[in-house]
Amino acid sequence: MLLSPSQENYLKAIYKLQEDDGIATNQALAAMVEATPASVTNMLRKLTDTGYVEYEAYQGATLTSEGRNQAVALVRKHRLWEVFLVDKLQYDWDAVHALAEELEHIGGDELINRLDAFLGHPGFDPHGDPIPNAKGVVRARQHAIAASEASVGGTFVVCGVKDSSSLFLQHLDKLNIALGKAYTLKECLEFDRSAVWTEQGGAITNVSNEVAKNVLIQLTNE
Amino acid sequence: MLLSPSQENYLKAIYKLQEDDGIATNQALAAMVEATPASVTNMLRKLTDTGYVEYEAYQGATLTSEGRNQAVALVRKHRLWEVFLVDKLQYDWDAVHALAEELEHIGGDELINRLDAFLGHPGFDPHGDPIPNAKGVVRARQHAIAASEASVGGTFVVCGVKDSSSLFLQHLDKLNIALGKAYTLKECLEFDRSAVWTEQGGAITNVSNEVAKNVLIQLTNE
DNA sequence: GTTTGTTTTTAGCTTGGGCTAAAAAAATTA
DNA sequence: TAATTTTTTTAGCCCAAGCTAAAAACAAAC
Repeated sequence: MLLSPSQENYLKAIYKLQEDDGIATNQALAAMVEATPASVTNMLRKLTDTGYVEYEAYQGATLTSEGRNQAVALVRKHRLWEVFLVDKLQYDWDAVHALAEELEHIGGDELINRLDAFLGHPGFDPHGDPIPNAKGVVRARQHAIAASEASVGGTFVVCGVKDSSSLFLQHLDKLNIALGKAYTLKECLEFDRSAVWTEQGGAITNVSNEVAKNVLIQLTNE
Repeated sequence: MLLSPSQENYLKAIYKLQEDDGIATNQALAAMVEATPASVTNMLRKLTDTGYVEYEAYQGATLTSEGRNQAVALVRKHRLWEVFLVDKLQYDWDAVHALAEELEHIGGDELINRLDAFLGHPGFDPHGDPIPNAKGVVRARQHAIAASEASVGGTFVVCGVKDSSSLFLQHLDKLNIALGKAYTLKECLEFDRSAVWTEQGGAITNVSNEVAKNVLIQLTNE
């Protein structure tokens, strides 16, 4: 069975909602694929008939294993294209999402596996999200937590973002925060829960709680 | 005005037919875009309304200058993606057409110009066809002729193909004929107009007239 | 200069993926 | 529990791009 780009987008959306919220409601899906709830009901019916989705009226949607395979393959394609755009075509990390969204619908396994090899089998995309391998295995990020969970005095490395909207990423650029950078959490201000991070070199960055909640880090020993 | 993939395919088809035959008839278009003549009439109307095509009933279609710009941009995208697939992803030259056909509809000038730079601004695609530059200028191949036009004793370099179907390209592979290779035309057999080509090293290739007609060459002095 | 054959167009239908507005079901609050 | 609000579904519509079958225009042949 062959899926249209639109159908693929629905599968991806259900997958993400299942991962994040455990459940994919009609309304949340509608927001994610930018359609009306009525259109979503329509499409869920179709995807149920073709065996990618399990769905009963009013109960929300779940992917079948075939649906999940498709969704993971799409995530893989999306993230590999993002790596290509940033590493090879020198795009900024905040500018690749929309293009990858288009590219992910092109071609099949052959193309994406060749791209994977060309890129050197990267493990993570430019936002730090893990790239599923050719068999669809997603190796979860090891002990990543939100930066807002760190404790004063702790040291950590930035390894990802929760929000990968262009707005947020550009904000991180302005703060000079990037993947792989190491910081110490110097203090956390009671008043607005904002934090003070310092780099090895001594540079100081003031980070609002809103930002810290959306930055993923790995704690380091010392 | 934004064009759908389908509309882009029509523009490209009209462009090719105009180049090759001077005129784009309804029937020829139908064959090229793989639709019925009725569907073509439909679409020509739409493209006329949006200003990409000039068309009067029964008279065939011509591109407006805007239509031509779009078509050339598509050819540029197509050929650059072919270079990418062959040079970077190691695809064989007979396997890239369909993928490039999909990729050419993605993104805009920004993407394709970055791809162009990444590939080192190639002048020709894997089949020897010239790649229009960012301004839409197509630099025609210099004095290329069909191999069937060469005269006995002449030397030449293979620089392109007329037929870039997978079938023909695989046949050339089997004959060990590739772009850039140099030959001398040793003789031309009266009986079936087949030719005997020799390489520097002395290797001999027997080339049918059917093949020679579809191979483009540049004559060399000596 | 009719007749015959080919090409193009018209008319009307289909399918995918949207939409709105109203009805029905579920969830929440009083 | 009853009333209200929210969510989802149904019903019916739209548009793009295709299709078939029949009509019209053009081209060719007698």
